[in-house]
Amino acid sequence: MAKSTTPSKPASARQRGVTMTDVAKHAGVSRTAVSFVLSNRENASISEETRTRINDAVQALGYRPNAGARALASRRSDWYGIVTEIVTAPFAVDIIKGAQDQAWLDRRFLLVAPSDQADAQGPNQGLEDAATEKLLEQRVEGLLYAATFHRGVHVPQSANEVPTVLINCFDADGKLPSIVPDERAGGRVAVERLLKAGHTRIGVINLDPDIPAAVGRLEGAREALTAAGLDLDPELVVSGYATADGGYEAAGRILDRYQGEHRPTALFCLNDRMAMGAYDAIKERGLTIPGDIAVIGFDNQELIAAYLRPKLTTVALPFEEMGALGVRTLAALTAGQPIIADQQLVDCPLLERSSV
Amino acid sequence: MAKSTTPSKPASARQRGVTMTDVAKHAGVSRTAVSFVLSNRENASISEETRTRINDAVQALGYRPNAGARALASRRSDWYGIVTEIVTAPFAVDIIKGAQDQAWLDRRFLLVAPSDQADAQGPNQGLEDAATEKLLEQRVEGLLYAATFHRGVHVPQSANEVPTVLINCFDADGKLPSIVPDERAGGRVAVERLLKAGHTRIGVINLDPDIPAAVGRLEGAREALTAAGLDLDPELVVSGYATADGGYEAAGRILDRYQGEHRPTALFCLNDRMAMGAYDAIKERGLTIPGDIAVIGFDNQELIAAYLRPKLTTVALPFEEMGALGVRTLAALTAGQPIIADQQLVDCPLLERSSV
DNA sequence: CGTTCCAAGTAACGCGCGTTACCCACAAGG
DNA sequence: CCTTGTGGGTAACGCGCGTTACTTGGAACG
Repeated sequence: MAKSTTPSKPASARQRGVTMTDVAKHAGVSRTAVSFVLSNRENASISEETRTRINDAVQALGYRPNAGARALASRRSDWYGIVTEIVTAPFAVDIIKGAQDQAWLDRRFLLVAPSDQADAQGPNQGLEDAATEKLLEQRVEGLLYAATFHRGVHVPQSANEVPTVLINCFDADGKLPSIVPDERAGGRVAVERLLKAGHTRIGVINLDPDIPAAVGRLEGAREALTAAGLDLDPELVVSGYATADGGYEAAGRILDRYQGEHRPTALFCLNDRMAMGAYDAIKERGLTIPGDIAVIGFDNQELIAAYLRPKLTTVALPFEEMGALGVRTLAALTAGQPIIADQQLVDCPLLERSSV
Repeated sequence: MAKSTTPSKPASARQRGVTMTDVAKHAGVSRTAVSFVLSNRENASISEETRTRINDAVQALGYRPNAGARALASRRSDWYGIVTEIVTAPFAVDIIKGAQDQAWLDRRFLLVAPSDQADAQGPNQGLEDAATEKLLEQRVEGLLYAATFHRGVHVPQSANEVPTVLINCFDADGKLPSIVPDERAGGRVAVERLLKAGHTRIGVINLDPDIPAAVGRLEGAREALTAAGLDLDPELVVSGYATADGGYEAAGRILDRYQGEHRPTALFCLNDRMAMGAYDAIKERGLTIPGDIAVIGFDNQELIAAYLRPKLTTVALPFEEMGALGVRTLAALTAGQPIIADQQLVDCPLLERSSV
């Protein structure tokens, strides 16, 4: 029986349209008084008695404030908008989760609008502008743009009308504040982990060398090696498609090229999907992980990293944290505070599992 | 230079607060006239000339309607709300995508609010009620509830105040319309595919036998076998945790139990993660896929299915379609149309890859 | 020339609420 | 007795827009 749930709410709540005036009438006061107690106005002089009378009336009638009307009158919506192709390509949903949670804590609402920037020639060309426009029609107080992978983007003009923060991407032609993962530190920490395990001959399965992720992670790897008095052997860096097949193929090349002691004892795969492929290449050659070859990944794609056998040690992209930080930054901006930094780097933590 | 983008939008657009009155003044007409042309009113008698004059004014001033005010005056928000733990556990984000896209087509907006029903003892207990409440404050015209996995749920009382549709879940104690995958047909189609490939001895890696997914899929499998004049050998059905490890272990058990001709030649894994584990178990025993053992999965978790080697043939859960159908159903309800059906089943299509 | 009718608009009210200015009774102070 | 607060409220305006009723100038009609 559903009868047992929240019996405190009376049936009258079901009839829509209980307004502040109704509450006022029921409590025998003016609408203004109701407004004052409901918005917890500081210097309002309302006696404790009528205050409770009003609250009782609210309960009795099942009054529910009308957010739209409130926004209209107060000229502030408590809404942020986020436009993102994540809805379309759900690789980095955790950004939304982080942002959503943070917004919720701040008693704000997040309007999610779809974008398709990823495929600029797709049928939804212009969807992004439309989405931004729609959000502005809702009078959002700030805008977030989130990308599925770290890259430069072009933000619609109209985004300038309201504070804007970029998440997991950066403004290719302007100076909007942005929040991106610290790829370099991530690459460093990954290689440091391998060094700590005693590996000195480390192969790198690289991504498309031009994207920010590849540049940063490789740079970090180089730093770690240099700090240990080693060099990054260009011979040991091979690129491939950012897929399992690409990783399989690239790992195969590097493993077949060397024998015995010359063979690298560890592979740094610049993303988890490639690590997944590398696993197969290693196993096919009768080698074990991490016994013969240690593997470390990047991205921490749960479905892969946590389910590979052995489970993959990898560096996590801080999606959730970036989302939350985005909202916090936006809150600061809309409150009129100065921008904290043009670009904020968020740490990529190492997740120890069993492949090193 | 950002200067090259959308030069059509004048700088004046940046000053907020261009209102309909401004447009009217600029066009030399009344505000009513502006309202009429902007809302494309049918029987409004506005001459073609003033109509264009008004449109020009809109362009010139960069007028943007205020959705909140419009909602207030027209008493319809064009918003649906969706509350879901998907934000928290992004397994089935495609539901949101499907719903979002459909809503966008209908020129409606989807407000996404988080839930945590999945872990009822979590710190966010009651979050769901709060989310619903918040959505109702926004005066959404309808509500969607979406779950990450097919199951029964309890919906907050207040959801009754407005048309409500459940996606990927069903009302455990009421009669709200719901949309769920046709697990049985999915199980059937999976086994039919194996039968078609000539397999008659089929092992089943089962989930927790109590959840709807397991019940339905197994039932479907049985149907397919019966239709082929075969029986579902209970010996060949083994359960395990719904993880890669669970699948590895269960598949190992089943493979080690039989030798030679008695060994099943195909495995129907009731989800892809278990299939992922089964792959390892099979390969470790020196068997090939699909040569020695064919494998078919369920769920179509892209990250797994598309990247396993060989790629996994599996049955897809129609998340996106369910989301879209949910919005369409909601649209029908809010338009006053009768409920199409208490529970709508959505097809689970077979995705052929290379493991059968 | 008076009436009718219609195209082309406009005045004015209300949506539900925040907010500012104001009011009033009463007590304290001089 | 008159002033001056002060606690406890209220009247009224405006937020930006949809909508209904009303107006007006001219053309058609008899």
